[in-house]
Amino acid sequence: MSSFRAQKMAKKKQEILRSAAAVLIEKGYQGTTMEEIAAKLLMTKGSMYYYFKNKDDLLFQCHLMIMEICLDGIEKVIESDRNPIEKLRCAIKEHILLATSEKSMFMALSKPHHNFSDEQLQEVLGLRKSYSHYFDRIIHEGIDKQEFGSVDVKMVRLIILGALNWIQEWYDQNGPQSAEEISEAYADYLLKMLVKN
Amino acid sequence: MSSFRAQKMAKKKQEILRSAAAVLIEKGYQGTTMEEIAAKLLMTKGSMYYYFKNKDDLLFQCHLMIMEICLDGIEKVIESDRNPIEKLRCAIKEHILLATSEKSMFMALSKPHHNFSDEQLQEVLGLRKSYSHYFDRIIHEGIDKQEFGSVDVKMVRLIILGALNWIQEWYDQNGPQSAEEISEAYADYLLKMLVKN
DNA sequence: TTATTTTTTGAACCTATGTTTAAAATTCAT
DNA sequence: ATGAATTTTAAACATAGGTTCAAAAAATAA
Repeated sequence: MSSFRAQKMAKKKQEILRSAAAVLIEKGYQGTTMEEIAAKLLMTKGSMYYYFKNKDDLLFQCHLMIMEICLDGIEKVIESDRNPIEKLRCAIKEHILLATSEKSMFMALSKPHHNFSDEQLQEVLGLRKSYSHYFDRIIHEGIDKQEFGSVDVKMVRLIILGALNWIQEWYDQNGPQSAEEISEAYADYLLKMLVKN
Repeated sequence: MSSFRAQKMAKKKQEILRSAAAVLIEKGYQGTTMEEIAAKLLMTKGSMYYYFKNKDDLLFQCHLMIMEICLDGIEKVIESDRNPIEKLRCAIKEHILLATSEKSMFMALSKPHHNFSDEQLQEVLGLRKSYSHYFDRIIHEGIDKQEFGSVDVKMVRLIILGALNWIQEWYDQNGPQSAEEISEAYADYLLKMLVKN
């Protein structure tokens, strides 16, 4: 019966997480204050504690939310019936779009070991590993189907994800190149490392 | 005559900067406390203020120190008489070695805009731009000499530096692959984006 | 040695911010 | 409408950590 209540609570939690994520992008983990997260929602910081145990918990769940969005994205790509080249291209573009779109602050928290408890860290690393594995699967598939040369899968994946993740360091919403253009170019160049010729 | 004094002071400053850098690697900007920096040198946090105006100043100068080391490295590569392919390979390897060696914590401070004042940020960005330009120069030279295809220099440089900088996120001193091996592999794969064939 | 300058200390101060809490406000079921 | 459950508030509290400062210690010069 109280599913209403539960839903409402869940919705509010989501709002808070979104607000937290927004602050997180700008200020970084330690720079983010409960006050600012609350202010964006016209709430007081005290009320955050009705929904979350403490700041760590809040920001951790925020991190999880972001990771889930990313995982959803790549899962769709994996399940599509494209060939490996196109899958990798899509995965790269999807990642960049997520990383640059204002809603998502994928990896807003680099260096999670600076902020999370061991237990939390384990969970985050697990999700990251899943994400990496999806990339590996695509690359393996490409090698099997002879679309890619026989590369060191892990190395190549690290290079690709590194290049992608670094975009957040310099990307500017109002910069000369759109996320779309960037993602096209990145996909093209990165694929050159892999594709046979 | 008091060059003795000045030298001694400079040396002490260096020590402090090194200590600060070490803490920075582990804890991140906001996680670094004056107390911990001092403790590593068996000093008290109060005495840090004899050498530096405040925490911001200290960590900013720490950042500058690191950047200078990097710039020295690539300048040597630029001035060498290798061909562009080898120059780029060297620059990549040099960067990775610096980024992984314990002494250097190159870019320990990602997202400098989280921490620095406008003025400081300008200086940091200026140094980064210099560093980037060196890479661009190498790439341009390669294109001119027909060793590289006619790529989008900026894009390719961003991809390369992104991949390199991200290494610090996962590199483990005790991991399976040495920095040397990693740098070889990275150079090989990244060059595939550029080299004509 | 004595005086002067430099360096270090450690306590005090201050502020920002995470957290608690009791009371007020709101929502909701009947 | 009324009472109970839920949600929000605002103030109080606690503490970490940056900064200051006057006095002590150490180094240096005479």
